[in-house]
Amino acid sequence: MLDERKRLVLRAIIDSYIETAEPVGSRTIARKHDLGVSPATIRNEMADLEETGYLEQPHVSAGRIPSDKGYRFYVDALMEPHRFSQNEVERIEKELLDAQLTPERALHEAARLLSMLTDSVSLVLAPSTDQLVFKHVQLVCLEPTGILVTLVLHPMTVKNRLIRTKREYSPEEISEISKALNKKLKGITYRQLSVTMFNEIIGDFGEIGRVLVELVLQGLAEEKEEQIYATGASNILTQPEFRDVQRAVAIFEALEQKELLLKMLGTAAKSSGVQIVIGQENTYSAMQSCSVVTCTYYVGNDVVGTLGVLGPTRMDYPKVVSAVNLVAQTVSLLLTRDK
Amino acid sequence: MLDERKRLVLRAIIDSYIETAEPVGSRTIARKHDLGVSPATIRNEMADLEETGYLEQPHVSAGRIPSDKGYRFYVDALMEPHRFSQNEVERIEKELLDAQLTPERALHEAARLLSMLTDSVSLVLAPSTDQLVFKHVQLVCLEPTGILVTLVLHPMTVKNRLIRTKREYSPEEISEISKALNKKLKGITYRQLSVTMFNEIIGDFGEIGRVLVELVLQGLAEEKEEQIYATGASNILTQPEFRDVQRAVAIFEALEQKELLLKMLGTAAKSSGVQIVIGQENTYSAMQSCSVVTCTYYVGNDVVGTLGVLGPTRMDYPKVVSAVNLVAQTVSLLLTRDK
DNA sequence: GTTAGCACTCTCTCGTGTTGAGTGCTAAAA
DNA sequence: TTTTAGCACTCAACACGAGAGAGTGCTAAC
Repeated sequence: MLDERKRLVLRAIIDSYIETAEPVGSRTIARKHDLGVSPATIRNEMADLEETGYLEQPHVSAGRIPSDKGYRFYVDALMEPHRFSQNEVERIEKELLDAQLTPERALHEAARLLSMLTDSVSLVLAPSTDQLVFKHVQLVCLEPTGILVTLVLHPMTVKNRLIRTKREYSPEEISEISKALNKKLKGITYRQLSVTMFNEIIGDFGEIGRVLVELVLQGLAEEKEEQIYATGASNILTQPEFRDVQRAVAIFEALEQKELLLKMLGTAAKSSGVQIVIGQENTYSAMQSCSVVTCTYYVGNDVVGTLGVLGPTRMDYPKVVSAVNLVAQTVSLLLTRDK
Repeated sequence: MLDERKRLVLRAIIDSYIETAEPVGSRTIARKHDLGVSPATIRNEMADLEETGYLEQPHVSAGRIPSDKGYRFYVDALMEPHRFSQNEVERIEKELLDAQLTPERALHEAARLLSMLTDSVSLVLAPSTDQLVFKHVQLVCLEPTGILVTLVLHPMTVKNRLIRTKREYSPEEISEISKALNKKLKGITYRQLSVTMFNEIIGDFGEIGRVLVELVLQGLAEEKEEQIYATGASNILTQPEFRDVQRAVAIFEALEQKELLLKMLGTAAKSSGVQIVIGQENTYSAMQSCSVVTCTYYVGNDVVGTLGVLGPTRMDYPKVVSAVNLVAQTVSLLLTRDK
């Protein structure tokens, strides 16, 4: 592995590059960090680091910039975690916990905070439907052919739909169906709904059953798109790496493709804790000039969603990681408390 | 007013500038449009049009570009409406009307379509809460201290909230309260809710009443933000006027300020039909390099919302106006049909 | 192993022409 | 009186070249 001095040099270069976005030369390092050696020595180290793939050189008479491999080593072994001041932590917690927010609003607020803290785009994947547990099903007869269906799911989700039926139903009938449905569905998850169950429902409840099944299936497919969003996109335009508009457009377009974001955060949801995906490590080519830092959040002990940040590979990893972690923890606390 | 030839020249210049985004010279006009006069004559006309404020000259040896006043005259008196092909109209109607979409999804879909048709940012202001009429209020007791409140409002809105009460309520009690509330609220609008009514509710229903009032008030303030959104922001980056990133950032930031958008579309909602706001006519300085084309949409005969497009002042007004109008009509049809 | 010195490379900036599009003006033609 | 051809003039945009400056790699001495 890298010896102590190489690590120091690499870290100094990455710290400096993160700060200035300019290629870093040997003199700068010698001047700013007191390594006790001359620029020439540092040059030798830098040449080695380039040889082994941790650094790159835009052109022969420029300084070095970190490669993806360099950043990877940095986040795994070199960086020192950023400590938010007591003040900042309190402010964040206050903004999220104090206000009387609905869960959806809280997630939006978290996104706003995260994007503000990191000057990057924040991504939030709201609790995914298929892990939700049916808690209560309620049919209310508003008119003879107009029925309001309310699904209460755990955690913290309520879905409604107004449906129109062909034949008329009496309030008593509806109330019966409501009870029977409740018995059938209570306690199972969206994901556990099977074809057999759908058929049973259609068999048992006729027209209403069919509409209901459609509703549920549709809900599964449709609402996925709505449960992910990106906030603070304008931030990336202020980053020097996106001075070239073409690149920015590519990112913006990617951000509007919900399915892509969904997959990206979806995979992150499988492992817990803070995940970092750097540049080319990302499967999606549009994102390969960016890094993504994500963290899962919880209701009680269940992972229900993911939130994170998208920024240039030259992002302030220590700060971003801390911010993502802090916000995820606070959101978990909030959601669990209100459960 | 302007004589016939001046109008022809002005129109030719604006058409050309909309297409190419380049200042238009007298030769170009003479060549492309057969006005039967020489460039020199056109030059004289152009000088007059500049004098009277319809045109501007970026610098002395460049062609002319339209001023805001020029665009205003163009949209009011010169442009010929764009006709979408039968095919296009059918496709749009199909995408919106055929699919089994919830109203919210339909509005999102409309936004996507609009942004695609116009290569601009589309804005959608969803039905504003305070005009909604209470249709049904439903309280369901999920646990002794956990009550699900469902408000069904006309048109096409359902709101839910899970509330926790300090003391326990029996299902019968809840059912009573539910009935009494329904009697009280049915048929009135959010806007008609008065302080007296709030006090009555708190008096009649104690703790639940208070929570309910909080809920309604909070709902009014909170959900405003959620009922407006912008789609297709990446489109503006492809416009040559935003080659300069600074300008683009200003627009992006404005687009993230929901309140600003809300006010902007809110004023447009007061008049019916297609509204056009050009450049400096806009009250909000961040938007003064843009034009906004909006149209109200309906449920039955009631204006319930506004949708539109934001783009550079050099937008293709004939096409944008037609697109906004078409989509607004189709959305109205859709919402009215499903009412 | 470290470092000073030096030749070398390459980007960036600045000034200088040069080109070309487009104008306004004048005087002649219609 | 209106239109037009002709012409001088202006100015952005582009290309070119010189020079500065930052930074490197190599070599030889410490």
